[in-house]
Amino acid sequence: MKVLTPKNKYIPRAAINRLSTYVQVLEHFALDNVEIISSKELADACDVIGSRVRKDLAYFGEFGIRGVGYQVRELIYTISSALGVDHECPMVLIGVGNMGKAILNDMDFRPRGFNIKAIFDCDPLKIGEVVHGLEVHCTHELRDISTTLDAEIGIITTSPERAQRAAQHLLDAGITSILNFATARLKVPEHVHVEYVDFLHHLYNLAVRRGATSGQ
Amino acid sequence: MKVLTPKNKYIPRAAINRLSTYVQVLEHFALDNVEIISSKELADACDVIGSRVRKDLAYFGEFGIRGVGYQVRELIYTISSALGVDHECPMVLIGVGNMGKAILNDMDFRPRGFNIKAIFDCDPLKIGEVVHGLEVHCTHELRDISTTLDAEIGIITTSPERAQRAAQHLLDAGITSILNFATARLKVPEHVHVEYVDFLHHLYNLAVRRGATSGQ
DNA sequence: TTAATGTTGATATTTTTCTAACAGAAAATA
DNA sequence: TATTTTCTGTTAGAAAAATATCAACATTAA
Repeated sequence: MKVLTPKNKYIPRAAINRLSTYVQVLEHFALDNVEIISSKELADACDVIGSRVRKDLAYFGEFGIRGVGYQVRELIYTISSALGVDHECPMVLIGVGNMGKAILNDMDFRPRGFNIKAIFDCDPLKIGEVVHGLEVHCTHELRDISTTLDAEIGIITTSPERAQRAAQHLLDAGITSILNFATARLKVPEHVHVEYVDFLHHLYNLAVRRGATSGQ
Repeated sequence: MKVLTPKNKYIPRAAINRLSTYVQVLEHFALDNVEIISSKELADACDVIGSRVRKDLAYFGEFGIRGVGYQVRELIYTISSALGVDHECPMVLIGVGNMGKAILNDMDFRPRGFNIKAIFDCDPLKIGEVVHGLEVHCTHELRDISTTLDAEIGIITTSPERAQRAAQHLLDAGITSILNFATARLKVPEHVHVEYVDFLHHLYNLAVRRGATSGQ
């Protein structure tokens, strides 16, 4: 699965991750009323090097000013629209447990273009409950509701055992982009894109490097 | 920051992520009483190719049997100890909000060697509360408690505004490995290793690929 | 015992990603 | 106005990672 730029170049996945970080950091600068930023300043704040920032931005075109830098607000908008997240992207969530609630309450994706529009659970005790202003629906309603909402992304926050069934509900509703928080691999058709959120990756990386040769 | 193998080779970060996935999947096979597994079977379950699995394992040595495959239980143990997660790794958590509670309740890292031993918050209303069998302590106690516990990793689940202060508490306690869930970059000394958990990376990747040229 | 099959470990090849260097444009300075 | 400084965009080469290939070995069946 590859992504083409306007220039018909491929965008590396690593670059997309960094661009996401750039936006996050740029938004902080914008809040501090910084209007212009150089590639080096942005790079330092993101723990990368200047030429990397410039190269990442160059995938999409030129929008810096030589000798000056980049306009912060404009850059946020340019990156967002280049990545196709300039319009609102409706999402649905399955599994209103601790993790689901944490995401609903703590993570406000809306300013970045992502919005959870409906939530589902298979537990009859939870159905009808209201979490963060959204009523919990039965998973069997997912198909109809998410079609109406034009949902583009499905978030799975069920137990590992229930994850595959949740994925099936999303597939039935025609959703082909899945963000999976459950610690289970999903079996899905070729054209479906699953992103696995795995905190253990991070813990392993920390553990491995503890005491390891810190080669700069 | 690089990691050396017993053979004095570097282990790529991407390989460590995959190894973590291998362990997760192997544990599922072990639960199903599968004793022997081939690189291809493991690869298929992890959405990679066989030679990739073999190469990743080869960073540490040989422990497969030609013409046969790998012993599941042994492989889990070998990978874990190769990555240095064969002993228990004590952790502390700062910020007992929704996300903190979700991690405490839903994510049982213990079977994989990671254990949250103490939890902290700066909100006086939360101090004393018991979450998942752990009493919430004041952040000012962090230094003493985590020294006693020999904590190796600190998890930050505060608001973005509080994240830097939380990091400082961890640094004061001598903790140099940080897992940061807050959407803020941390300013830390060179030798400190921070892993940023950013769900937006995943959402961006989903969004970018939506409708993109699915170039096989 | 021998041949056929399946699978590892190692090496070779290709592809992708990163980085340092530099030409060129805008601003600042003299 | 000319010159210097600062910063971008681009390129070329290096480094890293992914993939393909193949000899060596274990197992099974004839």
